[in-house]
Amino acid sequence: MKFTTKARYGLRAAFVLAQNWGSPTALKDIASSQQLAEKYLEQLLTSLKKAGIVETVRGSQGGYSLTKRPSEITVNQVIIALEGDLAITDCQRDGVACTEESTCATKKIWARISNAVTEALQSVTLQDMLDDYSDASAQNK
Amino acid sequence: MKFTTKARYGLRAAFVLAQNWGSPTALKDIASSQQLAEKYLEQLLTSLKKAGIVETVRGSQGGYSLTKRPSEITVNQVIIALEGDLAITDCQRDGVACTEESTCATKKIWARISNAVTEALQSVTLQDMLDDYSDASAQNK
DNA sequence: TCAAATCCTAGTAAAATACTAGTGTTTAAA
DNA sequence: TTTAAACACTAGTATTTTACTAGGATTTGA
Repeated sequence: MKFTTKARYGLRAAFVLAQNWGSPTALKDIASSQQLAEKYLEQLLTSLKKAGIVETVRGSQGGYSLTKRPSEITVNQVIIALEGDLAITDCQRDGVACTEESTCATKKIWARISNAVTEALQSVTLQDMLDDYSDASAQNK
Repeated sequence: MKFTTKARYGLRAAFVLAQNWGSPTALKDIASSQQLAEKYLEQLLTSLKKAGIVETVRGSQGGYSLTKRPSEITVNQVIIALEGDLAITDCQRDGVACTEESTCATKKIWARISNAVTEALQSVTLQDMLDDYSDASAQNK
């Protein structure tokens, strides 16, 4: 089980926007600071925009910015926007009733895991990440 | 983020072995009770065997059985055997040092999530699943 | 006007996943 | 000792997902 590059790159992009909170950041600047392909990153940011996490200014001097303060955006929101909900089994996501008995025995487990992951993701905001980062930077001085 | 069918099918197979604890169960019986392709399931069971979770008896009247009591086998063990460790980011798995600053800012988050998932998986044994299942069955009576 | 930027749609290469196929080996039971 | 049931092992392959790439359209500040 792992997250895809969508989640990894997208979260890094969101982190950059959090760092630049207050003014829009151009795609190419995000891409170059993270060494990612612009066109791919663009699609990820589009997902974040659709989810209402990011807003854009078009045209010259435009760019991407967060719609809310970093403290109001959880990692969970970012990742769901990029990868969809993390329903772990089909049976859970579809809401389809299990006809198979022992499938149902495993169902509870998946729900338990799913909750644990969601809780972990919800407990961290972009602001927390900024704080972590500045602490770490300070230590290296 | 989701688990693959390997994890889902494999856990269901392990659950069946837990139900039949004490005597080996033939592949075809597991496959038919779970409606899975025999040849595919065979490969999953081979993974479980390599991990020491399952042992086999070859030849006529043979089959697969758990090497330990259901209470001694965690869901985590089963899933790791099937999908490998669930290190969530490459950077974590490879142990490669991050040269990119903001990557490191996200690193902590991934570790946190990874721990949450592992804890959730470790907290459930096959015996717990059996108990859940018999409780649920009792309720339907 | 024009250049810098996002927007939108489509295609595509690579990797992972989920199988299928076939043959070989072991062993209990007839 | 034959036979059939069962696991062991290797290889191939179809499907799906992922991770991009390509190219043009639209918007807008200077």
